[in-house]
Amino acid sequence: MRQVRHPERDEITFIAVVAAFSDPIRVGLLRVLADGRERQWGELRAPVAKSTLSHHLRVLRDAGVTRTRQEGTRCYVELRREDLDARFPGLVDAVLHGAEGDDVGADVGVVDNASTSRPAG
Amino acid sequence: MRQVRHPERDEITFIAVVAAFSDPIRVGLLRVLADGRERQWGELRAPVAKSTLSHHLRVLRDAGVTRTRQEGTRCYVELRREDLDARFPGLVDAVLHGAEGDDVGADVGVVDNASTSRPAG
DNA sequence: TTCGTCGTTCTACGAACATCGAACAAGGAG
DNA sequence: CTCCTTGTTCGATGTTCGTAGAACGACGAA
Repeated sequence: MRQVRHPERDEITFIAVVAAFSDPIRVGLLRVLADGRERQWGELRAPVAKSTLSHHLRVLRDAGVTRTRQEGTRCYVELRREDLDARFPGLVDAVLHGAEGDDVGADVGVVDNASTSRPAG
Repeated sequence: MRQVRHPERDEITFIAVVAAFSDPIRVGLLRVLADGRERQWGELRAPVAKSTLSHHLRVLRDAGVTRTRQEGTRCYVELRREDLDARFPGLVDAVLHGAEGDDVGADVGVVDNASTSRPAG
């Protein structure tokens, strides 16, 4: 939890973003978040331990790819699509397309249980 | 020298390409090759030892980013632009744009000495 | 043949990374 | 308060990566 630091838009570096996209798990997370919806940590499913998932989410956050918001004990994560598109036009789209074609990060997803998601709020 | 293996277009994987682009030196090489011209190894300038440069060129080749051709004792490298664009539309463009904005790999270049280049041949 | 040029490969090493389990911290429920 | 849930952090481990130097191999020139 604690204080999380997000880089400003101008502080987002190309290399950090690309490096963040060079891991299948993180690309999978990107794909999950690509619809623009905010996701809760517990909603995410990936074939790694929770500490590892936390690590990947941190890498994405530190790179400026995602934004993390805390609400009580839960934390929500969303894609910083606008910042990324402004900084590196077309990059996220190209990555999403490429990842989709290769089915990268297919083992990452969200719980399909509707009741687990926030009930319309 | 020896036999060098290039992945077929279909064998090029997204993760390998993105991983190849996560290093400043390799991005610099990409930028140098982005004009579509074939470059000779000795033409390239990068702030690393030649064995390291060879390593980076190998990573790019193995990822399917570049194609290497040998002619006598010299070897020429060029970007596999068509294959990459076919496989991952917009990715190379986005990377080039992003890298340019961040000035990634600016310390990589080619010799500016015209006489060192092949004399019109 | 001998020598020099060009690029690869081998070997090594430190740094960074992905991974996990366990401990920890913060908040909510009882 | 205590207990449970949620997510972070720490410590450890094995792997990969970037880097360099040295040896090697292929070719061209003399």
